[in-house]
Amino acid sequence: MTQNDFDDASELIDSELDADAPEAPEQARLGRKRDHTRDPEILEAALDVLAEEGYDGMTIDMVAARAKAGKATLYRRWASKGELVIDAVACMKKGDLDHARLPDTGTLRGDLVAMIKPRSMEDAERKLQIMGGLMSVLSRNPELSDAINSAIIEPRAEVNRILMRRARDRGEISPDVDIDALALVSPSMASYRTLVLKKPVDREFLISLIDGVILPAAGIRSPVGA
Amino acid sequence: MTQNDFDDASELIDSELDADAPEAPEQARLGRKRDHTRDPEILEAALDVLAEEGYDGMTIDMVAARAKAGKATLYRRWASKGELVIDAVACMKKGDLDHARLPDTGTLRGDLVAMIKPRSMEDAERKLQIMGGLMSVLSRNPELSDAINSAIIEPRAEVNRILMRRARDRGEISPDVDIDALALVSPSMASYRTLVLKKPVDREFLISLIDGVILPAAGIRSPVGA
DNA sequence: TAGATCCGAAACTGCTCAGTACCGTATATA
DNA sequence: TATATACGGTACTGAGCAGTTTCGGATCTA
Repeated sequence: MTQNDFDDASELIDSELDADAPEAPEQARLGRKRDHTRDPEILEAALDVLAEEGYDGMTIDMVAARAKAGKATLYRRWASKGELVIDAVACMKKGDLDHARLPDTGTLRGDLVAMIKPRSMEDAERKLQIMGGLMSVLSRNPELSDAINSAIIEPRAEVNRILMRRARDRGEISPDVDIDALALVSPSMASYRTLVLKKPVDREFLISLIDGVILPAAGIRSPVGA
Repeated sequence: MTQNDFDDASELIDSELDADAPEAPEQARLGRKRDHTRDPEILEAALDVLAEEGYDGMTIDMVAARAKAGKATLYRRWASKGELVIDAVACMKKGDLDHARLPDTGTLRGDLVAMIKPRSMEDAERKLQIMGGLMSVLSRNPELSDAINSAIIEPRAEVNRILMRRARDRGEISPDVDIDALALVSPSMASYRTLVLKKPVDREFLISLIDGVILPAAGIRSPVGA
């Protein structure tokens, strides 16, 4: 970023003198229709580039090329690079883990270990790379900051909070345990390991984190036995 | 960053056909001498800008202006923006905590708490901001990555390792404790809190981290009593 | 069929910024 | 004193990139 690609957030309310991007509510529009099935493809392309190059390294041409789309197509749908990125980040929120069908093994350790799945780990790694690429912009863009927060940060912590609340409710851990703080241990350490130490967040690391830090901090002693 | 400001690392060996920046070993050079007392001032200015703007937001003009120096003066001393930044990061290493005079209160908790000083906390916050500003570049620049590692990351972890080894040697914590992993808990969580959550790493947070996570994970139960 | 809008592709515009060149001045050696 | 270099300041150069425009072709409504 050189100046501020997020400036033009002042949306024209509805007058829409634009030839392009009219979005009149339900009026039958003239001419060829915009192919909205391409939106997610473009956003995914943006996320790929973002993860690889970071915000400042990402160019609209890269995104267009990867999505096999024209640059004009992108600008017909998003007013600026900044808005494209915000949308791309926000669209990660969908397809998140369902809170309804989280593991429920009866023990906190069982639940935490059950969360370790190859699929969700790849997913998490990519999200962290994206966050890393947006880090320097984050400080000066509250809207993007919010998007990152609700798409990446909060969901991660919330899952841990749910599992720990359950453990508290069934008496497995003490009511004195600071669940909000403890739920941030694994997101923090996984982020640090990925972005700073540049080491893999693999099953071994996560297990030793659970048994060596989280469970002891929750007041559960033995690593394996119930 | 647009392309790669770090390319020109191929230093001319010693022939130095340059008019500027000759640095002939000990030969009495002609003309006005370079004022090397300005080096640290310029590097400090670079770190300030880096912390505020990040790598891509930082311009050479900003650094020169803040250091009240000419742009040519900077380019006489560093071949590129990339090399300036690497030097600036590396110069943070100096003035680090002395391993010789770390707190030694007799308990791990006492030592960890004694590390919480307003001065070192401001210092740490600035270093984290700098790291955040360099995050997206870090992935594609091993040299800078190494500089960050030895100037910011390692020193932080090393202090914790020393204090924990002492605690182990005096029998306060079990030899089974994974000190290398545990020493990364506070750096990880402080980084996450500062850069991602954007909350202050204050005394209260650090105390609850020590009593709620680190000491329990080290197998020490009571928060206060020995 | 006619007109409007979409599409991908590519040329074009305008700005920012890394890096260079040059100025007048200050300070060093010989 | 003459020469060489450093200094702060400023103008310049060239590249990269956000955003716009244009084009030929496809697809929609009327």
